[in-house]
Amino acid sequence: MEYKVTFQVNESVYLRNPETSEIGKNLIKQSIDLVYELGFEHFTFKKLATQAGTTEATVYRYFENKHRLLLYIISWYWFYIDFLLDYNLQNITNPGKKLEAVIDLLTHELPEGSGGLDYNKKYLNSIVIAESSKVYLIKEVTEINQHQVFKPYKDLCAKIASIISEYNPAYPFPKSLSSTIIETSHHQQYFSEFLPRLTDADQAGKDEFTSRFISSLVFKVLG
Amino acid sequence: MEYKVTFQVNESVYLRNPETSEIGKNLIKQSIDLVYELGFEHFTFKKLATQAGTTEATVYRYFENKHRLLLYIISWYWFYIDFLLDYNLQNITNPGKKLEAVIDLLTHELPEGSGGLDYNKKYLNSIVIAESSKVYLIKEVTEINQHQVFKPYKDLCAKIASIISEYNPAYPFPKSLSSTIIETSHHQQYFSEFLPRLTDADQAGKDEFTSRFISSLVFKVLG
DNA sequence: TAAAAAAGATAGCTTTACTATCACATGAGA
DNA sequence: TCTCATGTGATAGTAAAGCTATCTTTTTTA
Repeated sequence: MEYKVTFQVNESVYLRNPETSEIGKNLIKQSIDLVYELGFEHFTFKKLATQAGTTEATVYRYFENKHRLLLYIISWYWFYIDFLLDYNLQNITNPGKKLEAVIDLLTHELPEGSGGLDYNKKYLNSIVIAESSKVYLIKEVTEINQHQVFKPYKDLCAKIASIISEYNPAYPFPKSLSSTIIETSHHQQYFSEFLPRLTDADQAGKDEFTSRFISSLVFKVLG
Repeated sequence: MEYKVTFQVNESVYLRNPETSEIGKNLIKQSIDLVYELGFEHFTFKKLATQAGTTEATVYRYFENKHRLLLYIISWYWFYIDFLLDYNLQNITNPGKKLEAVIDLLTHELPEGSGGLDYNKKYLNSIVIAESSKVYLIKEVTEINQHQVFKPYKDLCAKIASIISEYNPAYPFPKSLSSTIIETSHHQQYFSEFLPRLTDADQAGKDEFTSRFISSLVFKVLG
């Protein structure tokens, strides 16, 4: 598949929209590489500036701080998943098949080379698994939530919830099940890689483990 | 209930065992207050030293850095939950009732005034919900995992997994379901408080929501 | 009561997380 | 062509965070 899409991340996430310049797009690209390599805690704007061949001052003209930059990356990912979900569900009418497609999307790496920008999908996936909860597990959550910065995540959650309700209209917790599926897909992927004792994954079938576990869970819960 | 227990947190988490001195115990107590108040990102050893009426140098003699201190607090909590679980399950033989007791423990605040040390249970609960994943979502996870620092969490997870298997010996993912229950109880409590759109909680029944959701989920999954 | 261990006091160092300023390049509009 | 807004580079500087080191004093305990 080949297509060109751009996602409009909420304005209050950035100071200058990185998608409007080559330097900006490169900053995001290099950020993904660097956060993947160093982990978010060891990632700094100085290192990013060096990696991207620009200056710290320029980076600060795009983002207030590294948390906002992470929020940008994660929002972009959520938009992208939302888009891919629409794309993948196009020709599916059976709600059960739709749920399978959802789980498949959440538990597998993104296809490389797709999407409007050529960010490294493998790295992006790892970042989302290991770092995404850090965008909302902060003291400022209520304040920044008022600026709608979590809208992409909420929209995706609502979309999956509506599929859940389509499959079983009587199920009373579609949104909580939806957010649980998303979060659990991250946790179980992370655990099976780094803390396997917290899972039932065997190292051989590790890649397919999370989707099998979540599939089993979802369809038992929904009957 | 009234009892006195001490938990031996893994030695490689601290430099000097804080439970062996008044200053050490006070450091933990003040840390819990301060991390609750500021959030982990804004918490520093300098602020802790001031709050505890001691010096930064002394704090560094107990813990290598603030991450280790958080790990200490979270480990202590996991030990404590493990202990409470044994205590609460003493007179229960029915596996279904045991599972209910597990869910109840994970989704409600700890009883105040119990436990060996009088840490603020309300604050401790909030910290675990908002900060506990930060102890393992780090680049150094594999390295520190080799020093068994996550053993309390793994032990608790294994204990709950064994109850799951007792309830339904045929269920193929007891450990993953166990870690999912633990993590989901944190997420859903956090979401229902700060990002309620990601849940089906109404503000009135917020407190009981998480336990109802997880109960429903677990018993449907296990049949 | 002497030695050992813990804590206090203080200093200092490097890095992080910014803010500020000025000069230079570029491109769009008058 | 001028010019003026916008973006970037280069550089400097500041406050706080995240340590390490040293020396003295107090407290334990052997």
